[in-house]
Amino acid sequence: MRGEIKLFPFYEKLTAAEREKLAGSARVHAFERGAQVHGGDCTGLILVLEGRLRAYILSEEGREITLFRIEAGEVCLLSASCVLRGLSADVFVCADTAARVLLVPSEVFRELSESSLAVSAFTGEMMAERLSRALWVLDEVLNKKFDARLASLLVEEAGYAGGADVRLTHEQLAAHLGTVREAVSRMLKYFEQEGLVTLSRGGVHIGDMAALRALAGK
Amino acid sequence: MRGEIKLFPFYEKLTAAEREKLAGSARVHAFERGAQVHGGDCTGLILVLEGRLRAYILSEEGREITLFRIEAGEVCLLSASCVLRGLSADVFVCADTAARVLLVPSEVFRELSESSLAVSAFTGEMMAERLSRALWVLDEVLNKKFDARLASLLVEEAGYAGGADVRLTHEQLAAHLGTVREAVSRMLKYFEQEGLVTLSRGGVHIGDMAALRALAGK
DNA sequence: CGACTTTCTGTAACATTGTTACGGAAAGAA
DNA sequence: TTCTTTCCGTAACAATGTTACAGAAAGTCG
Repeated sequence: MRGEIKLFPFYEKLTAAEREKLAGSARVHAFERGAQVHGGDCTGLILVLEGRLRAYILSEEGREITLFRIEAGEVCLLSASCVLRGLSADVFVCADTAARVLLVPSEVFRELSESSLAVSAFTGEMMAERLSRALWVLDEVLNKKFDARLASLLVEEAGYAGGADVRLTHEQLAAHLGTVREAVSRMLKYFEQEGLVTLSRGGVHIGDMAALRALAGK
Repeated sequence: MRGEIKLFPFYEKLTAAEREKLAGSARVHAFERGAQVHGGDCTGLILVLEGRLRAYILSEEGREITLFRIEAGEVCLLSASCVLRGLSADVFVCADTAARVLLVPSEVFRELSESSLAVSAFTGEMMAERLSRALWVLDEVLNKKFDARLASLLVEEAGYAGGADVRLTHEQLAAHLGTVREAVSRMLKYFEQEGLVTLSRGGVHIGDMAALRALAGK
């Protein structure tokens, strides 16, 4: 774990004492695919070692929409957001695949950002990036047609899987997009009629990747 | 202007040299109601002295949605976002009312955030707050019915005006909400039939504030 | 003032997407 | 097998976006 701690982007700029504090408090956790990593409480600063996490917001009625993914080597500090005044959104994080993460308690992270300019700057940059992404999602939801968004998601997911198959149910696809299963089913049916995909229980096979990309719009 | 510079929340924690730098570069600008304050380029850090600004995103087709307002005494650093890597959203800012602002060039702001922990921490907190707000807007758009969102906006605008009259066209109301004029007209017509408001050219008079608040839902 | 222009609003028909409600098919469990 | 759960297909309806057009109010200029 000593080595893994160095993966934090700001590690090089910490003092020896700060490095000690970080090393002494960080803990490795493992999560199975689908497990809840963060929600509601102040989990702390998360560094993904292996696997992929997914951040999303959840409405009162249980509807989700995916905000962004967190890949290995990346950091999620929404889970430590209680450190910063004014962040009160209900962001949840779950394991998109089986994952191993390094977790720094929020208290330690707060102390670090109060003492280290590098940590503080890093926090600001990360917040800016997440804000940028949230605005991108908002723009997508408001201005893109649903077929483009679904096509985009299928291409993206197939990319993660490294092939042309997406192993997600209509329900799960809907959750990513902030909509309902029926709309996904309807649109997938159209896609199938157009020969873009073939459907099966629990998955979608992409037949015409180029056409889907075109539909996704850039 | 010397005094106005002290309005920056981090002013007290700056060194003498940093204060000098800030004072030497900040400039006061005045904007008429509706004027563009920021868009596209890297305007800098904005402190509102008088009046109110409005931040919004703009789609390619010209559709807007209001993200948040910036009141006197508050700061907008999206306009200085180029300072932070990774923020690439097209956020625009215009004068919601006639306004006077203090503008710090982004170069100076960047230098300050690299030297001052207080400025860096402030930036992070502000980013977190704006992110929180953006997620709130996203949640509203996805999960609230349109009548609730319109009612909420009317109540809010009436509050700004300090009465029961909202001097905005249907087109402008639509821009705030990220929708189209027709939807606003339709819904306002329903509201009028229900006796909640009375309509006139260029404005809406709220007849039953309590009912509107109830519709807005908390 | 009157004629013209612009802006704002009303309306309607239609397309898209969300809501509600079922029923059937596939996979897993007993 | 039989039962149960999960997943998918479909349909009718409601809500909202799109397109198109027309009239009313306000501004402009003669």
